[in-house]
Amino acid sequence: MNAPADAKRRAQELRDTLSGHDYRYYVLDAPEIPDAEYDRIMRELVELEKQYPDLVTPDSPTQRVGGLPVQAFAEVHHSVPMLSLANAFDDQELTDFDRRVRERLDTDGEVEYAGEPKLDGLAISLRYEGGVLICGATRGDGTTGEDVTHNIRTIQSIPLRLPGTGFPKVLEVRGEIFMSRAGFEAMNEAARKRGEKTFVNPRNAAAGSLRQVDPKLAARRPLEFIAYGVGEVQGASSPDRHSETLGQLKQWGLRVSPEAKVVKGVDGSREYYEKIAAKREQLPYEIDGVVLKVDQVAQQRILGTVSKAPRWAIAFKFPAQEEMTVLENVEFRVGRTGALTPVARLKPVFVGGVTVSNATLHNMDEIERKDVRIGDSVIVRRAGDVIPEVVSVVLSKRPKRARRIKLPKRCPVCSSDVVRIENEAVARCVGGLFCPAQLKQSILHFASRRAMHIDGLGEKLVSQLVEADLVHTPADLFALDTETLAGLERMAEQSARNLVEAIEKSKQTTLARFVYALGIREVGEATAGNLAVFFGDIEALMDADEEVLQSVPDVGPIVATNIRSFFTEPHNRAVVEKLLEAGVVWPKQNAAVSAGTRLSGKMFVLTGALAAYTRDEAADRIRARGGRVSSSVSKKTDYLVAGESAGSKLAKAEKLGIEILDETAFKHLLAR
DNA sequence: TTGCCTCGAGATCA
DNA sequence: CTCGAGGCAA
Repeated sequence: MNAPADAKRRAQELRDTLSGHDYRYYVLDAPEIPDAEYDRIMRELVELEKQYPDLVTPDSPTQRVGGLPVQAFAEVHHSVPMLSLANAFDDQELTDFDRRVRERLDTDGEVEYAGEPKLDGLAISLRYEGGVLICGATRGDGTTGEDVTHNIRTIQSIPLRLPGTGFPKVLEVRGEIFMSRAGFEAMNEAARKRGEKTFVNPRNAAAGSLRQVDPKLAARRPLEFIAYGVGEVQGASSPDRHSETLGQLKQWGLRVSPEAKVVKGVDGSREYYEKIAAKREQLPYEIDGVVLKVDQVAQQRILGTVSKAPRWAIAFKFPAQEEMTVLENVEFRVGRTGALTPVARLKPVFVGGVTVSNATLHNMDEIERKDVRIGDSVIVRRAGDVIPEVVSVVLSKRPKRARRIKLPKRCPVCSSDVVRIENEAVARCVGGLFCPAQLKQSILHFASRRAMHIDGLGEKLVSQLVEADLVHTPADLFALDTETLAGLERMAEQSARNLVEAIEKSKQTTLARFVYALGIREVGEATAGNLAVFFGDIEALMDADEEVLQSVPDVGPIVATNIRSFFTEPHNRAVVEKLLEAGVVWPKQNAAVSAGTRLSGKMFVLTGALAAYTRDEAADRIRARGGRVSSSVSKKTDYLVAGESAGSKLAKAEKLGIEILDETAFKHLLAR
C-alpha cells in the first residue's frame, strides 16, 4: 500500500525535526527539546513507517539500527590515503619539528599551526554523496580499510544526511570515533549489573564496537564522532587553511572539536599544549595529546609527505604513563634465528589503559645499563601505541636477595651452547633446527600468511607437532596425514581434514613466497621478491655466489653472505629438495630468457668505479642481458653508468641529456 | 604488546 | 561453553 500524501508530508516533517535535534544536540551541543519529546516524535515516525513501509528512506533516523548483520567486512579503498602522524614526546621534539618546518618553508617568521586535542579513539573515513552518508570505513593500512558502515550508522553524532548547507557533491570526512568517559562508565556499570564482562578502556570498547557483525550491538554502545579533516572532495573549492576546512565541516553539519585553535609558532604551540593538558581531566573524553598542523594549505603542499606521515603535522603526546611494579622473573625466549631475548615477567600493573605483565629487556647490554635485577621494583612506562618498557630501577627498594640476571650458558630449550659474538648485542643458541624453540618459530614462519599461507596452523598446533616428534623440518609438514593428526589435542577428524587440505593447498605458491618462507636471515618479503625476479628459479638462487647475489637490488655483502651460507648448508639444500619432491610448485618465470634479451639494443657506457663489480664484470652483466657496452659517450649511448669519481664522460653525457645511472639504479635495472 | 571480535570445532553437561 | 586461530587497531 502506498502512503497518502499527507502521511508522506508528516513523515518528512518528523524526520527533519529529529535530524535537526540530532544536529543541535550532538553537533552544536545545544539541545532544544527534552529527551521525552524527542522520543515521542521518534515513536510517531516509527508508527508511521510501520504503517506505510514505502515511506522508509535510508537516511531516516529510524534506520540507524535497521541494518542487517554483515557477512564479512568488505574492503574500502581510500582514494586519498589516511596517513598517520609523527609523534613528539617532549619540548625538544616539538622544537625540532617546528625548525624542520621553517627550514623547508625557508621562513624565519612564526608558522601558524592549527591545534586540536588528539582524541584517543580510532580513525574513520565517512563518505557522503549528495549529502547522504554512503560509507564508513576504518583506516586499515592507510590505503585500504574495512567497510563498517552498518555500525557507523548507529552513531548519533554522525548525520545520515548532512543537515548543513553548501556541502559538496562528494565529501569524505576524516575523524575519530571514540567513547566518552561517562558513556564508557555507564555502559560498564550496566554490563556489571547484568553480570556480563566489562571493557578495560574506552578506546578498546570503541574499536571493538565497530567490529561487531550485528549493528544492534554497536547501537547500544555510546559511540561518538568528531571530524578533523577531509579526504576526497568533489564540487567544492578547497580552502586556503586547515582551520577553514574545520569551519566548513561545521557549516555542513558535522561535529568538530570546540577546542580547536590556531596558534603562532613553537611558543604558541607549547602554550596551547599546556592549556589543553591543564584541561585534560575536565574534558568528557580521553585524549593523549594535541595535534598541530601547519594551517596554510599552500605551506602543507610545500612540505609534502614522507612515507606514511605528512611533514606538516605532528602529534604532541602527553608524557607516557608510568607505574611501579615488581620484576618477578626474567625468562630468555629463543627466536627463529636462535636469538635469546630476555623478557621481564612483571607483577601485573595497570598502566596507560592496559594491564602490563610482560616487557622485553632487549638484550644483555640493556640489562646491564639499567642494572635491573630479579626482585627489583621497576618503573614501567606505556604510551598508547608504544610497546611497554622497563624504564628504570627504584634502587631504594632493592631487596637484599635481589638476583643478578645472567645470560644462560646453554639454551634454556635445547641445552645447546649459547654464543655471543664480540661486539654484538644478541646472544644466540647454536642449536639451529635441532632446537625445538627455533624449529617451532621456523615452522610458524613457514606457514604464515605471507609465506606459504597454511591456514589453521597456529602456535599450539605447531608446539604439539614438534613435541610429538612429528615435524623436524618444514618439509615434514607435507607428510602429515589425517590419522596422525587426529591423535593430537583439540584435533578431531574435521580439524585434521581441514589442516591436511590447507597444507595441500599451500603447495601452489610463488617463488617469492617460497624463498621468504625458508626464513633465511635478513631475507624478508621484499628481498625474497627481488631474488625471485632476479633468478627466476630456485636452482639459480641456490648456486649463486655472493658476487652475483650482490647485483640483486638491496642485497649487500651481509645479506649475500647469509643467503650463501644458508644454501651451503647441506641440510638446508636437502629440505628444499624435499619440499620440491613433496609437490611445492610455482608458476615458472623464465626470468633467464627474458633477462637475456631485456636490454637488447641498449648501449651502455661505464665510467668511474663501482663498489660491487669491476668494469669487466659490470660489462658482462650488461651483455648477459642483451645490452652492448661501448667505451665512449655518443648520441647513440642509452645509459651512462656512473660510479665513484666519474669524470669527463659524465659531463659529456649530461650535456647530451643521456640517462645517468648511479650504482643503485644500475643494479635495479639489471634485476628488473 | 594488549585487547577486542568472529568463526569453526572440540569438549562438556544435561 | 570454551579454545585456538586469525585479523585488526593503536
